[in-house]
Amino acid sequence: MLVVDDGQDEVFRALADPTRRALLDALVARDGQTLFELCTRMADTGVTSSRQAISQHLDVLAAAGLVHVRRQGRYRLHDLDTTPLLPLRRRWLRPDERTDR
Amino acid sequence: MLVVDDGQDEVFRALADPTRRALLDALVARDGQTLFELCTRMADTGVTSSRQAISQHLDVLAAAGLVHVRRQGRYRLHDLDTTPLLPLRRRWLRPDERTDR
DNA sequence: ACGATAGGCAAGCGATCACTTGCCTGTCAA
DNA sequence: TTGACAGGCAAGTGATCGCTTGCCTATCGT
Repeated sequence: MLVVDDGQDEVFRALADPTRRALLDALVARDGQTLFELCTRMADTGVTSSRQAISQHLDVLAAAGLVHVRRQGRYRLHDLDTTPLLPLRRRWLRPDERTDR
Repeated sequence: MLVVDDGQDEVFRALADPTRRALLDALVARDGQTLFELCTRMADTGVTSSRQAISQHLDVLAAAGLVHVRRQGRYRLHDLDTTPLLPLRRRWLRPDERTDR
């Protein structure tokens, strides 16, 4: 039962899984990667997940607004969007720690 | 089965729960709050959780290094520590977004 | 046209999570 | 010293999570 929602629940829960974090890492390098591309990249970095598993992870990331999905022919291209992370960067910092912009 | 761990798994999983995030919010205001103090503060902000539930949440936060617990008489005092969040603030930002320190 | 490629849908399963419940321990004030 | 206060421990439960499985759809090259 979710009594209070700070409006960022989907973002935080999306970040809670190491495979999803690895997917974000992979997407920092380049936008527009396909599902298969990300699958092989995950396999290269030691993440052994099936295509369906990775697809579901990307769905969660997309629902959180961290990844945008666009279709191009039979390809599903993924773009990273870090704007949902920005408010997260200042939260829980005390005034004296907010020395950046 | 956790194949890859980026070394921050406990931190991210600790942040995945809205009650735990609310506890961090409460601790930003002041260090050294007791369990009961945090319980009433949670109740005031609309989080309806039992003492045991909140205690368990604080344990998770402590395991992640986000909260430090010290004993004083029959009180259990909690201090916030945001240093585990610092590496998190730069991850997934593209080079052109890293304009702060 | 047809096989291969890229991806989608949904049911099911085991593991984990958040929480409750019941009882116990330690500390303080009177 | 004794009762109230602050917290601890651990088993149990229902819900959610991550993932698999099996099958289906759509798009491309030849």
